[in-house]
Amino acid sequence: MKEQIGELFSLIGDQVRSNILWTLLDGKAYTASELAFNADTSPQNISMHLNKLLQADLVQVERQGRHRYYRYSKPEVAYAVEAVVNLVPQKNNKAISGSHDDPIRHCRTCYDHLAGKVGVLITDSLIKKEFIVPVDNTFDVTFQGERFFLDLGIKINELKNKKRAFARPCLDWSERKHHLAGALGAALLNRMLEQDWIRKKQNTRAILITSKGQHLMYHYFKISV
Amino acid sequence: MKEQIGELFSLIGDQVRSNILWTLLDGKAYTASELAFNADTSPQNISMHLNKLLQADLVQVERQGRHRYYRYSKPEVAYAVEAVVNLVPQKNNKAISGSHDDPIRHCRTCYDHLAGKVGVLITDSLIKKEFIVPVDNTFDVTFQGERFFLDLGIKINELKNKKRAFARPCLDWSERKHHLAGALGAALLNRMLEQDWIRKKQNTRAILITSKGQHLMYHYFKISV
DNA sequence: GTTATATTTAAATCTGTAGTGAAATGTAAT
DNA sequence: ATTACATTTCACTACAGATTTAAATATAAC
Repeated sequence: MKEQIGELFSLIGDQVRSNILWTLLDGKAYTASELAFNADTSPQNISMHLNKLLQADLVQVERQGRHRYYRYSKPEVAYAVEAVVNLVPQKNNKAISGSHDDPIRHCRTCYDHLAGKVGVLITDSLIKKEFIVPVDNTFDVTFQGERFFLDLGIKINELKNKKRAFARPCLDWSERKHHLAGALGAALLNRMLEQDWIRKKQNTRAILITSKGQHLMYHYFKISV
Repeated sequence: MKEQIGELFSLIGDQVRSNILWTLLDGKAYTASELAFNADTSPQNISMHLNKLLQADLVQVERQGRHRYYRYSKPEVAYAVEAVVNLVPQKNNKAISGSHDDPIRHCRTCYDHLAGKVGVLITDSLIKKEFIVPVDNTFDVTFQGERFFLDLGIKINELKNKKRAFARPCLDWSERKHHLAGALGAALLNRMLEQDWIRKKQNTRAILITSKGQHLMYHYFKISV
């Protein structure tokens, strides 16, 4: 008994593995690469860690082609992770406790694209202006959309040549609505970073919006953030 | 944030520290030596680990003379520990889930003496027969008691010469009643082990009662276990 | 005052396991 | 078929951090 508890605790007590568990807390299934990206480590390493979590039945996999989607194996894991996260020293707790205007819920990265309230607002705006239209489980870019994105410095043709999904909706756990993912979502995030609309904060998925970014977001998307 | 979570997870993710946390789950305060005994490691090592837990505010100390009593600093720690313990693989779960007849609640060691239902029954029996009588926060052994223990092979005089507390009550977390601790409690446990009344199970505080032990416990204490 | 017990501190050592590099496997796109 | 991407497997290395050795401090017992 004592021994098994020790094993379990050391299992979750690793920087990378705790990062995986913390990332999965949003309930979504992530691929190994995404988890590697988030934890800022190599795919081999993530693979090793995921294996350990699999063997302990803390996570489960679902194979889809060459992707493997990982998620919690059971809700108890989420409860445990939350209970432990709840122990982090006082003053930083608000980022977790769930107030609706904390940075991580307002604007963050989701793998390689924008998420959170801002991510959802931008996506809504693009749909409303008919720059993108939902088709099946993807987005198509309209003719006006193509011009709009070109104006932002994003060439749609080039993106479509990439192997990865061009534009797809991604469910936002804090907003419970979809935001723009795929190559287009990634390109948009990159462009915003390049042009200093937004800046990445150290050690968090939260994103800071510059005043330049605020102005331009209003100009392009008619949103106030 | 991510960084702090990683730190916290690795803090609890150590064999010895998880053992400490698991031991403290009964809500009692333990001394450093007791925790070292439980975790089967050296006092220096326990001291180091306790320091780390202290700094992270997972436990708190209370000094009493040359003893230092450690306990959880807040109930949230217990919740987290329980939530994690709840994740240990299936078939062994019943030892934790709390059914009232599981081995760990029935008969176990508490540091160096007997606890659990059996520990409490034996103590009750000794009091009822007036072999021991509660005085302040200790037990006195009566004249008949002295003869009784001698019959069992325990020499009261020798025990009284030891530096440690001779006989004291210890609150049982599973039974919510006191059981016999101190030098006398330890001597009783030892004697029972020597004479094969009981056997220690590997990797658990649970204790197995032999059929010889069952007969003798009825003979000496009039209890059926 | 001396000895035993409880605990901590500091420095030295050892070790489990995370991480890396190289290569294999298995899908998907063209 | 060939190239690209996603992921795993294996063997090797490195190092953080656990443990040990040794000594200090502090309280209690005699």
